[in-house]
Amino acid sequence: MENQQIKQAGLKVTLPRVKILNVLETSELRHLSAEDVYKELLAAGEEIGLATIYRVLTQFEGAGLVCRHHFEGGQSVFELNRGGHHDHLVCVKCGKVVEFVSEIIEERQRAIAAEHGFEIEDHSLIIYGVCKACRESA
Amino acid sequence: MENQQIKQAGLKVTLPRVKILNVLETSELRHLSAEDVYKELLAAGEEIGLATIYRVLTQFEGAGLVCRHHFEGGQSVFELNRGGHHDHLVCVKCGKVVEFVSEIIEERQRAIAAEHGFEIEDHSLIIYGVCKACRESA
DNA sequence: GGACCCGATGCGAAAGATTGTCATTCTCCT
DNA sequence: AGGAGAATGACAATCTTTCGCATCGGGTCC
Repeated sequence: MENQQIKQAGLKVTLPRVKILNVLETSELRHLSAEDVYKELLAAGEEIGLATIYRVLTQFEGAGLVCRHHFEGGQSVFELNRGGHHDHLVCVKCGKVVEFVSEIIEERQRAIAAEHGFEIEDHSLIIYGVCKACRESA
Repeated sequence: MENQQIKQAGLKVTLPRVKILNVLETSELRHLSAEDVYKELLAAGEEIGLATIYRVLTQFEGAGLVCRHHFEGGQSVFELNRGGHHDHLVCVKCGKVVEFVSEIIEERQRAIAAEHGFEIEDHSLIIYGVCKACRESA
């Protein structure tokens, strides 16, 4: 139940928060912008303010419930944090997103950060390309 | 001479373009936002419009003269393309940027893209952390 | 169960980054 | 030097995200 996750995150269980978390859990897309969430809720007949979406998503991010990514295109997208960290492969034609994990890359990143005296807080690896379907339909 | 690079990029050699390229080549910072370029030019007593900076940087990007990066913080930063591709380590405290290259990571990325049927166009790897100096001064 | 407190929400305004419009200016070719 | 057409600059417009503030709602204490 969403309520538990919100409570465990140290946040009050309010209607907007539950609705937003619900959208993140049930939407077709795994990566949604604030606007996307807003539109899904309006389409479902829910009353909500866009500013609230931004506030709540930012809180969820702080609480570790969601991850924020900066894909190209100027706006942030949010993704439910299902535990495992992963990176992204984004199709520049159709927007399709594929998630992947490479322990070799993770390991190299740690080594590189250490070499330069950095303590890693986070990292972002996005590969932009054209997916098979888009290449074939071209 | 800047003029040659601009001409070879297929762009007309105009005063604003030369000035902007000059800033990119001589600035202390290797990674500048449009605003940074604007401020450096104003400080140097040059007349230029911010819109022109955006237009020119976008053209330079298209021509391969500069690379655009989306670091955290909402605004794009531009970097002179000195040939070699590289990735970035960014200090979240002081903003320091360290560049690095890892053939192992590059290779793994190509393999992963291929596995998923993607043809790579570009990629972005940014590691966020705290640099040694910032950790020690904390 | 009801009153209360404080944080949460919604609205509109505001901020910051970027792009578009359009008259004027500048480059490059002849 | 002259002219066609692209480039520029000033300003308005757009887009995303945040802020301010009056109101509302959730959780707690009685």
